[in-house]
Amino acid sequence: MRLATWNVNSVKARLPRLLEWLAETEPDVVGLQETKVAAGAFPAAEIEDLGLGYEVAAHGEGRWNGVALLSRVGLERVSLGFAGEPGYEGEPGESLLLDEPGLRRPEARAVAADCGGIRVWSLYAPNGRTPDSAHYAYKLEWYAALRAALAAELSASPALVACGDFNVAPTDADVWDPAVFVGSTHVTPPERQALADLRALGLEDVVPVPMKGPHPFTYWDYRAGAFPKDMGMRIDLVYASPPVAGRVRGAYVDREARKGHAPSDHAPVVVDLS
DNA sequence: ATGTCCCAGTCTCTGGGA
Repeated sequence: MRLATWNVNSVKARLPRLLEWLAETEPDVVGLQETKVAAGAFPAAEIEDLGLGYEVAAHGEGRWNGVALLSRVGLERVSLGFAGEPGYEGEPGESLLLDEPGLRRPEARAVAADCGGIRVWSLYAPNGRTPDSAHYAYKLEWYAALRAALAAELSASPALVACGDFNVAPTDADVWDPAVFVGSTHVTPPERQALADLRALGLEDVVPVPMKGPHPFTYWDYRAGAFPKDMGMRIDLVYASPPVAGRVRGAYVDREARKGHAPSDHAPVVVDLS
């Protein structure tokens, strides 16, 4: 079985690249993030029409966020979001278009389903913006709720994969220059502790092999020629429970998908299981 | 080089988010 996770940065803008990549790579299960499309407008028909056998589950709200699962090994017990998932309350005075403060509904950041005997989660963690922002506090709250939800799921579904854009680099080796990130999100001790708390549930970080160079980075900013200079980060992760981690036969970052015309700023992570 | 890309709305530009 081949699993993959990919932050596509708009599934509509990326559709030609996504269809091409699916046909070339033939993953059995794919978690997508930052689809940036309402669930009803997700291009499910285009993916199904590839003839590769994909079923689609999409969770989206429109302009921001959005996650999806594609599977050709079954797609059962689909769940959108998770119990206790917080919504973003905003900074004091920040204009938000949704409900009143205190009634904020969760954003589209999680979708899960049973795929070929594995409980698969596609996750898009909040960015956090800056460590002193309300968005950073929201990020940590979201992680705490996610940990509780995954703990509950693991007792019922011991074969589980939580993959996606975690918006945290687990170690200093996972950013191109730790000095540049001092004082920034994605590397702070509380964010890294949030990942450690997930691993403490028994989840294993399936570290992929880079296609080129020493670093298995998965994200490179569009700006400043970051990709050709390999100024990247490893923030797209695959966390696997022991029954799945024991089946891992290989994992790689598909940096070819970051090249060429109109790429996402993230590369897919591909994991092969026995 | 703060050097890019994507989205919706204010709609052939702008502002927000990443």
